[in-house]
Amino acid sequence: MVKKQNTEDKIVEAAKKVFIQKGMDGARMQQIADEAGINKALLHYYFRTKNKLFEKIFSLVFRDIFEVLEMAVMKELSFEQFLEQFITEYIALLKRKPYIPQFVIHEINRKPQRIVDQMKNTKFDKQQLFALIEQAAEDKRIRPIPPVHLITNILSLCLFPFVAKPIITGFALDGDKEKYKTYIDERPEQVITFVKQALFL
Amino acid sequence: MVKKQNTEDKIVEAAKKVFIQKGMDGARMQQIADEAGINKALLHYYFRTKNKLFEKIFSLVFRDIFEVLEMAVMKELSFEQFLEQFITEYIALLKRKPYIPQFVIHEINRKPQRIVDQMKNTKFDKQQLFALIEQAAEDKRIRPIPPVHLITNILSLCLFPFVAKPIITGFALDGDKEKYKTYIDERPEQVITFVKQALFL
DNA sequence: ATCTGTTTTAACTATTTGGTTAAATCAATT
DNA sequence: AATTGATTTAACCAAATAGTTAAAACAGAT
Repeated sequence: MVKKQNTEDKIVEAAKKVFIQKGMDGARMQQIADEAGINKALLHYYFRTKNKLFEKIFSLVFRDIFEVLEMAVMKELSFEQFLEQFITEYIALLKRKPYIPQFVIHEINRKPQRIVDQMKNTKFDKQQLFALIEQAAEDKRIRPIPPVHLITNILSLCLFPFVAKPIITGFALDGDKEKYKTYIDERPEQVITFVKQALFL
Repeated sequence: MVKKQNTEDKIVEAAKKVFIQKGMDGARMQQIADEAGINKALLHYYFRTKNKLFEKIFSLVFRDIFEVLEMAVMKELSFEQFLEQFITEYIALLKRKPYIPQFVIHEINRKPQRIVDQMKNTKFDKQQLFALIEQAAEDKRIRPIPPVHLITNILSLCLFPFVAKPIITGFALDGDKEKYKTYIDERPEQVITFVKQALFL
């Protein structure tokens, strides 16, 4: 046996890259093979069909998304702790895997039901989080706010900078990639401050 | 001559729908023809190539995006007025044309440079907006905040609910479409309050 | 040395799809 | 009635692409 694990990994990495950039429809098996440094025949030898390969990538990417989400909520933190920790860790995750949002949005369009189903299968407990927010409001630690709005607020503030990277860089930051890096580094603090100010009495 | 204008419009509407849902690669000329209630031959009779048709849709959608953006900034409003008016009108625009964000994000991935270039060609003056924010901070009317962060914050809060519609509906709102409608109706007020609280001293 | 699973090569098939064409039909205008 | 442009029908072409196949080469394990 030759170093096998390596080839499959190379394929997965290549497929991730191509699928994310081009989407399922735009992706070409040949390009994935090229990107992985192998040929089409071998690609099909590992993953029989384009669809099977895509499913693999999809589930991998999806696992990534909930990695932090689950962690943060399972820890039984106070709302205040949750806020800081979630924002910090979620943006950190997105820095490591900035392709996630684009990929998910792409799929939301293609097969909305699929992505919703996947979400329901996760350990993440939305009720718990809702309760945490409502409790904090009852205790007058934060001003009252519908949980759905607060959660979508936080998520949007974390996600948007990665989805809109080219626009932010090209348009607001004069195409300066260094400035974008700085901007992203500032984000956790900026978002935490923004949300805290918006919430705490 | 038969009612001509009508057919071209039908094609544009159909193409918009299909291109947005499937992206340039996923879209099929046959599906666009079906959706428009005509046949492929006639479709090519109006728009010679898929690419030409896509370009048409792209420029139409793009015009929509900056419609409100330009309007809001050109009016020489105070920062406070700008905030309320922009958020209200931008969310209203997105309610009318909820497909815009998905489409743009799709294109950001496919051809980032193109979308940035288009943005530069618009009348929208980023410096003016930056100055407005910095002035408000200098006057101590709001707490200091880097303009890029504030702008991306506002945009994300407005855009995200439309991009993530299926997830919000399916996951957070028990798949209840009425709840989503309510949620969206509440949005302008919620976002305005959120941002104001976050900013004003 | 032989065996086994990996990888390459290269040609091939089947299907999808964008785009074309030509002839016929239709509907309004003249 | 004749003209003109819009629309349909239906067949077709060419290119791209997913997927297959068979044979050979290769590399490590036994």
